[in-house]
Amino acid sequence: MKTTIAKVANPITWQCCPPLLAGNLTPAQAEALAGMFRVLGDPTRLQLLSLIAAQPHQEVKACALVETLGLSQPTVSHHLKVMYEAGLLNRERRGTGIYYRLVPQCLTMLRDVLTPPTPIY
Amino acid sequence: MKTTIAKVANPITWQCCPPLLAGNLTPAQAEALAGMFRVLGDPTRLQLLSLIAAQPHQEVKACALVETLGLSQPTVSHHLKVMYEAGLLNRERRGTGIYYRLVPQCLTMLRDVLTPPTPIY
DNA sequence: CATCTATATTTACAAGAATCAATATACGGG
DNA sequence: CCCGTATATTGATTCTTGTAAATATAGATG
Repeated sequence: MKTTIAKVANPITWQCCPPLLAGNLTPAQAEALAGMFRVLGDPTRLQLLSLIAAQPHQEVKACALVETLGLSQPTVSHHLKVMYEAGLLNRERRGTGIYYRLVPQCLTMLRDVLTPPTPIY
Repeated sequence: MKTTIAKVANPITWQCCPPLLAGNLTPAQAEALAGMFRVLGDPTRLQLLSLIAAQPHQEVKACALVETLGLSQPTVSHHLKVMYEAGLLNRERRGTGIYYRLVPQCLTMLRDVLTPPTPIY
């Protein structure tokens, strides 16, 4: 099987407003949202995310991350994959390297989820 | 040992700005932050949080939560404890019941963590 | 095509966590 | 003081996940 670089991410969307703090969270939504938070719930992934976010174009070549943290290459690759499949990171191949980039909309969505609903008068 | 209802929560604080997206995340900070997100990374806890947040005073008697979700009482108690010890919920005993209340500052802090740093000119 | 570098995948394993049954504790009422 | 209700804790089980060694794949270069 050919390695598929392009792959559909997994964006979470709502009809109207983020339902977490509004009390109408369905089990399916809870599962999807929990999946996103679980991705952030690992210190190694947070450090990777932090390093990527701090780069000039919020983009890092994968091997640079392996060198920076003291972890094995498969471990770093695994975590990058987890964040990629969660929609938190983009990938792009340039030459022999693969560059990971932050997806800011994903963080925005999570921030919205944690925001109390504004009552409408 | 007497059951201690009053207990110090576990607030995460920063000297200046939330370091996640600023690139200066220490391993200890990564571990602490990941712990918070891990608490949110469970669908049952998100549903509990959602139910509590939707109440009039963002407060619920524990037994009400057991009835609402289809889970056993020990399981609900376990999840409430996890969120309480993370600083996400407050507890208060009134009569024979224990009431859990949302700690909005905790969610605010997490939102701040997910907010990109504002460059200062 | 051979080889080197960069990244991903497979496999295995140890540690952690979610769940529940059983039990314990705490409080209020009679 | 005993009992019923409400909540917490303990113990056991099962499922998940983070990690790395070994291996595979992909691209560039000579």
